[in-house]
Amino acid sequence: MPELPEVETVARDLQHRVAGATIAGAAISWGRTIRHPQPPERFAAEIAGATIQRVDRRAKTVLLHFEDARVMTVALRMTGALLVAEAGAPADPYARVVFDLADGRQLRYRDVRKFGRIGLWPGGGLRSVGGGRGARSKRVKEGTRRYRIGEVFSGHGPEPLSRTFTLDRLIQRLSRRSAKVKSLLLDQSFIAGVGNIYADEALWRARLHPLRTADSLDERDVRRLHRAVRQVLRQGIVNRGASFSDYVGADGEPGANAERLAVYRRTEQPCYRCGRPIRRIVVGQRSTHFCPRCQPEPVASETP
DNA sequence: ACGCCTACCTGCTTGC
DNA sequence: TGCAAGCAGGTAGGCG
Repeated sequence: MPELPEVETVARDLQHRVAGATIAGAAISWGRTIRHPQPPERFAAEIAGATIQRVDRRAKTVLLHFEDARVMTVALRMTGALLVAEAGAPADPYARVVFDLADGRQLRYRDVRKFGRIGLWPGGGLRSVGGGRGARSKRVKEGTRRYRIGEVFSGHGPEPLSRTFTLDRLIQRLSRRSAKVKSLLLDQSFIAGVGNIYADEALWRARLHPLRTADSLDERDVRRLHRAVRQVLRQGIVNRGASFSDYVGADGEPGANAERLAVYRRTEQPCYRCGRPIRRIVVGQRSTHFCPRCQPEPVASETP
């Protein structure tokens, strides 16, 4: 579910609503939500008293930074949501972890399908990501304190909206891979944060067939792809994400981006560029949507 | 490296 | 109407 734009929206909402708040305690109703290294009981004990300093995002994970430098990671997976409930709000049967805030509100982790995971990490234990595989530890300045981000993310690829995601680097990395371009966009160790919706949208925008292999793309193809990935993600953020059934921001409101998608879940509907019906195929077990005219089928040399 | 499968879960939609 | 199959935004682990 939530991909980069949706997770970014949640993080920004939470930054406004809960930065500065103190967690008084936590009630966990689905223990497997709490991931290694903490057993759920220890997690609840250790989180009590923590004050949220800042909320942001890495890949598809929400990061809550506490004042003592510890970091709570919330991976929403398919149906996870972080919601702020006012004091006295009715209980939510799908809330798997409820954080009571000292001011009487609750921060609720809701997750119908129970795929999401929450972790609590020491500030110094997180190592950087700066650049995908083999990334070196990178010192990050955070207020007056320096600490390292991201052991959890050491296997992740670059953030597509960051300056480090350059065209040259993308050309280099794609040229060494023979996988289908759609599968690579979904591979978090290749690019962080792109999921099934935005992969299809980016390929449509770049006029690339999802079955093209990475090493068949020429420089102009990659240039279009690079721009397209960034554009669809930025548009998603501007519209506060795409909602189908589950996704909502921390304010509980759905995003507006679903209506602006060009291909995702538009099977048989006309392409906005050429009018041909959008087609659906399965690539790497994932449902994939594209325009058969705008995204021409790969020729023999471009296919596995 | 890569593809393919199975798991993890629940709820909604579709087709007979 | 009822019921089963199919579908869903994600990812980890195993096998070949």
